[in-house]
Amino acid sequence: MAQINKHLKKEQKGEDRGCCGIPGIPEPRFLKAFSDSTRLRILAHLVEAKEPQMVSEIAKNFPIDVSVVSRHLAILRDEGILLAEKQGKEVYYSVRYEFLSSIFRGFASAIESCCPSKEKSE
Amino acid sequence: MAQINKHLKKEQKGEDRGCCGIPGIPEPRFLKAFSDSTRLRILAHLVEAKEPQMVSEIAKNFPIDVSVVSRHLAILRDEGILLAEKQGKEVYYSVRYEFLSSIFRGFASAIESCCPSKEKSE
DNA sequence: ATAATAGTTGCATGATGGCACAAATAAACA
DNA sequence: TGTTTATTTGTGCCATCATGCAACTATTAT
Repeated sequence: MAQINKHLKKEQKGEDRGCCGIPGIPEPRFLKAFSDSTRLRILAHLVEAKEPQMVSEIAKNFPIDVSVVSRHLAILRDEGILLAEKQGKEVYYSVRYEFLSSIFRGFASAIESCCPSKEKSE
Repeated sequence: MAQINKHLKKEQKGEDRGCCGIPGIPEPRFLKAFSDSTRLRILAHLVEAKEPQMVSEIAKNFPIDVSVVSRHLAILRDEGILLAEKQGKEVYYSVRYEFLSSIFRGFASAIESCCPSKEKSE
């Protein structure tokens, strides 16, 4: 059960999480983790799986090398999106559901709270 | 008041908005729009401004060329994050608050709804 | 100890992206 | 008309990044 989430950054500890002066807006590096289609699909796969999966098992679902999947998982882990737990040879990755949903809900609120009144979209 | 939001993609029309099979998870290209720090700061600036601003006015707040700001604004506009309205020579950009908050709230819900039970984070 | 398996990391490569500068477009005005 | 101002777009440069392959580490089994 050894957690190997390297250096838990301030985001993970829920300290500031604010760039640009507006609290609630995540940092670009965090959002960048979602910007790649492969990475997003890996995340979606883990969300659907509903249970921790090891790297090689995850990699089976993607037409790319295991090393690439490993790197993507590391990026998601470093941003606190995934939790990594080592069990023997295997490393099991799982989604940090509550962390993720709270971040994005906070993002939505931060934007909405600044809404002047009604959006005059088309 | 001519809106120049090029080709309104499916996202803007609230049709599917789903990649990876899970509805509620935005497309990578949409999330990529938030991955750059300059772009995120431009967005934050507009959120704080609470009213439409023209390109040259926005650019005053950033140590980069106006052309670069224009390109960033175009990216945000193409993803439905900003609304662009041309008035004479000027183009006024504003935040689509409701659209944005609904997308991220939906993202949060999509993740949360897949949460098995309780996250076993540290 | 040796071998086998799981995962990570070093390295090279091709693609993408942010940036500055210059040119092009568009609108208001002399 | 030509000129000025606001914005967009073409181009090139440099940095970052996703990928594959190979080497390396770590753990388990023989």
